Amino acid sequence: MAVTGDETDTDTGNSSDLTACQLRNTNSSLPQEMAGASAHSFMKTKDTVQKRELRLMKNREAARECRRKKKEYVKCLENRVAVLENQNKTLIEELRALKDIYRHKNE
DNA sequence: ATGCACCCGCGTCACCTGTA
DNA sequence: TACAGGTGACGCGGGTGCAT
Repeated sequence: MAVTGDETDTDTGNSSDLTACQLRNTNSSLPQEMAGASAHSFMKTKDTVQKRELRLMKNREAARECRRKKKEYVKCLENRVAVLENQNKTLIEELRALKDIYRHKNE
């Protein structure tokens, strides 16, 4: 919530344009940056951009892993459904056979 | 060949939850 | 309480099958 707000304030909306592209630009225009703004604020910006990129990279991988796990989970469920359907079929046949036996006994 | 609907995987954002 | 990781939701681009 507030936590993510802190991240997302810098991540989304206004600063969503601060991507690798901008990092590249700042790198190429280092001398002007130094002259214009303080070295401290420049480093801060650079650090912010790097942090964002790191977070995006981690989240990218997390999403990939999450999807992989989800697919695996769904496959597991489908297998289980198949097994249970087979069991059900077997039990229905067994029940039918037992009913037959019972009927013949009483005839 | 082309337009279209559908599916799939991806990247990103926003949010939630567990942990130090 | 700040932070990291997991995940649902969304939009996008590419692939595929199908009708025209």
